Amino acid sequence: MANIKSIAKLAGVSVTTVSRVLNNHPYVNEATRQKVQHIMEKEGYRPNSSAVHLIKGHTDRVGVIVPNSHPYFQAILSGVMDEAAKSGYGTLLYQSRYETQEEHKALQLLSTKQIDGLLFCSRALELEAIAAYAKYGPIVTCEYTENEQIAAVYTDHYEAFQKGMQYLIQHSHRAIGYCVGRADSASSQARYLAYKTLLHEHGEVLHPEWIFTNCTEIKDGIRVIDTLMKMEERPTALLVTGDEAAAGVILRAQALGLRIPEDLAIIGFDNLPISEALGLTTIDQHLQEIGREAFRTFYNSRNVEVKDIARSSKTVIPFELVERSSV
Amino acid sequence: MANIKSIAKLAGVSVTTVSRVLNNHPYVNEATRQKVQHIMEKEGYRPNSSAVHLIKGHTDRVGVIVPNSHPYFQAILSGVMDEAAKSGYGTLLYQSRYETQEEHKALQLLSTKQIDGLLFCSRALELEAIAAYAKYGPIVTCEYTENEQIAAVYTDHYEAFQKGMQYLIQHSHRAIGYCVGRADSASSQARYLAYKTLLHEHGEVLHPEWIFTNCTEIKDGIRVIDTLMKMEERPTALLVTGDEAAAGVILRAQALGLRIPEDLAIIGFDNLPISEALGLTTIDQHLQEIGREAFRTFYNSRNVEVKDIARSSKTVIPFELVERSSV
DNA sequence: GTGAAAGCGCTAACAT
DNA sequence: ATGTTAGCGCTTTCAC
Repeated sequence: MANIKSIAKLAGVSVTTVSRVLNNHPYVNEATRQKVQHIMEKEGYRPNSSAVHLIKGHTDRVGVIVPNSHPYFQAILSGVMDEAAKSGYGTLLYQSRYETQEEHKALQLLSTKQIDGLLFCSRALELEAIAAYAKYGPIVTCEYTENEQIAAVYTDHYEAFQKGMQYLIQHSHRAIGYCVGRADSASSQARYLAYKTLLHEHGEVLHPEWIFTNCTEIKDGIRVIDTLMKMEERPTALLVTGDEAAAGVILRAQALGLRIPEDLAIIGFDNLPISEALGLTTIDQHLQEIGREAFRTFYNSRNVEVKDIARSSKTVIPFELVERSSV
Repeated sequence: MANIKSIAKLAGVSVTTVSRVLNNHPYVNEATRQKVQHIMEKEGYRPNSSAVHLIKGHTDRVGVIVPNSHPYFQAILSGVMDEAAKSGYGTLLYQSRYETQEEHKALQLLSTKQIDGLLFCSRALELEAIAAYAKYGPIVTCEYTENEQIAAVYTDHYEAFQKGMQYLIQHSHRAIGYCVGRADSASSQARYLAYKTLLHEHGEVLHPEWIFTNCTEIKDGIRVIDTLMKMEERPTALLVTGDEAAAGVILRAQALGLRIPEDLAIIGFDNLPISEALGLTTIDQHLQEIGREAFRTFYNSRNVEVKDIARSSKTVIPFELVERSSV
């Protein structure tokens, strides 16, 4: 295949000149430029990125690691890509399926200089294992993290959950249950705390069986309703962290004859596309903005040394309750 | 940051020796290897991939382009990744959102040698535009394509649809409608042909209003039922190309009091995870196998010249009807 | 406005 | 078992 040398020879110029037209350098004679460009086209010449990255010392590309392709992560991702494009950066998507091995592979993209930085939308790996790679380039998570080598952009899940609870309480609900994703995540812990605290403040007892974990997809919402229907005492309202799961709850509940919100009130999370179609009241965490800000955080710490403060910046993105008709 | 030269100096050996321990070359003195490895670790040294790719002339990585993260594409992707891993290949995921500009970007990864080949799960770009890149490396599509520069691994959609129609007809259905994804895709055309032909063979008239397009997600299935309920004359069975959309159909139909399959029979496609949860009868196209075969096709034509036959191989993957309880 | 030459970090003959 | 050396394809001083 053609390379810069063969193009130079064919055009009767030096490789420097070819490089100049390649990079839209000024001070290249118009006729020369035309000629070189014509030959490039004719030869189907394209610069070898490995060579370019090697000599430039960077790739102008960030990695984004998502466990799966859930709309939640797609929303963050779209924010990242959008903001990255503005700065002339490309994004390299990496799916981990929450496997630590895959996350290690993504981190190795960073250490082997295939990407300039890495953004974690979620993680399975321990913070310390991730932090060990901070010396190779900026790492940003979209979840709260204490670690001082890793920057974070996140929602205050305690407050968001509190807000949801208060809204349900205002609407006369006392028997409230909830559904979360991974049981042991930091956000789930914050939510449990908010739940327990508010229940206690209102003198309600906590029903452990009204807490559902591993709820992320529509089928999980279906499962929740099926489980709920077998209970003698049922909640009148459900806080569901994730509109997809909430959609499953609504659809299944309706399929079984329950009216929303009269028989069961629902608050979802994330304001995903499906929530609008179903009239689902939801708490919008502004996921796209989280993605945007995560990229900006990377961008601003590109040339900053590891030890520097900027690398460990923590940014809270505000949330917002979107009222529709499910409460 | 450390590079091979600094490691060599620190270890008191040549860069060749460092390179040898890096690549697990035999004929390296055990003591030397230990020493070099120790220093690498201490220095946090990782080889620069751009340099490696540059000199090797390949990246051992294929690009996989998907329009979005629909479970359909995830299934193909998992087949690709699985098979790629077996051959020591990595995968580079690229989301196009069916935007030609994004597909061009992915193709440029190929022409600039960031990937060794490119697999299209679906496409927005015209075949000719894609074929123009075939000279840079093997391109494989997971849809039927005539082009002789592009290999293809696909389902015979005419036969699959025929099979579904026949199954419904065997179950006494005559009023049959269907839902497809993109209206103008090759597969949609094949399906329309199968539909028209079978209807004609059984002396049935074609109801254009029973043909729904742009049905890929759950919300689309919801829409279909909502539209259907407003019709005076309704089909008794629906063929839905995509289990997600079929799930929406089922859930919404049940929510509105219809019984499946008594009031409405459904056949889905793809045998996606959700179909099992809903007892959905579906036509399994073996998407994962399509992905696997797509990678193998790339792999086998790696070192083959463009002009060669292997590049344009066409492989049909057989489908299978999975009987559950929605018909 | 153009070119010669050095070098990015690595691998792989070839020599010893 | 180890080292010397010549590139891979490109960008970038520096000189003219």
